[in-house]
Amino acid sequence: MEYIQIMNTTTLTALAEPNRLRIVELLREKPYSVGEIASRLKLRQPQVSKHLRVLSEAGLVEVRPAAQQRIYQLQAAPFEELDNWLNSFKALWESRYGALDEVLEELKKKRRKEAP
Amino acid sequence: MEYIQIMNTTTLTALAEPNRLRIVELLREKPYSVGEIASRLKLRQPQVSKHLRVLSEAGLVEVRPAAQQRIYQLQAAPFEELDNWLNSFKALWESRYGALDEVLEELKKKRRKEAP
DNA sequence: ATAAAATATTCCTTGACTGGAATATTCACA
DNA sequence: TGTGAATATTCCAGTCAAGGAATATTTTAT
Repeated sequence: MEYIQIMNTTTLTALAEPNRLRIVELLREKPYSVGEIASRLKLRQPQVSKHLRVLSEAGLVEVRPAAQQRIYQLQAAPFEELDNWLNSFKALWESRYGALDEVLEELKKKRRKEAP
Repeated sequence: MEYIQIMNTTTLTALAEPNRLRIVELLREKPYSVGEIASRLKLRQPQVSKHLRVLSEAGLVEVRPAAQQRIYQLQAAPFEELDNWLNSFKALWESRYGALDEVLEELKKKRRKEAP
């Protein structure tokens, strides 16, 4: 029985938007409030809130209130998942991954067999 | 001088589409032709070709002709990049990542100072 | 040369997402 | 209670990307 690592697209979709990616990369440094994110990335506050909502629903960040501010912080889980998923591709660059050659060999054999 | 790992969105965008992700996960096993991908994933051939074009332009796959077939194969580079990028998040789950507490401390100090 | 197989491309329509602008909400504090 | 600061939400318009269907292209083999 083989185990196949499967990834869900919500994490990837959340990260695929340029400004959202910038937010994530900023938060990697440390948690920030909405206003700080907006000013540092030169984005308008409403857009930042909207992006943070997407990130939040994807589980990539979490909020904590501090007075009337909201401090957003990265969450480990989705990144861990993504990392695990990537591990199932490690063979691509860590070993030789010569499967293509095998396929080509197979094709040659098949054609020799069908039309000798 | 600090080094900040920055990710580009093209790889993520390419992977964020569900059917494209399925194709990538299939190709992880071994290279396949367009028709094989289509039948295994129960997708129509034109859509598979279109998705493969996106993956190709993102550098995630590469083609090789074999008769009138086209064999698609994963390419390591983008996955390696993504993996490197993820490494800059490892602190999230490998150490304690207590930065939030520091921020909250700072806030308290600031407010004490402003309105004692 | 012609036909068939495999793949790529084009056109069209539709749904989703993003930014902008305005407005609503929440919270602390005078 | 009312005001200001910080954040969230809503509505709108424009854009982009995906699937469907039809067609074009390429390669092989007769």
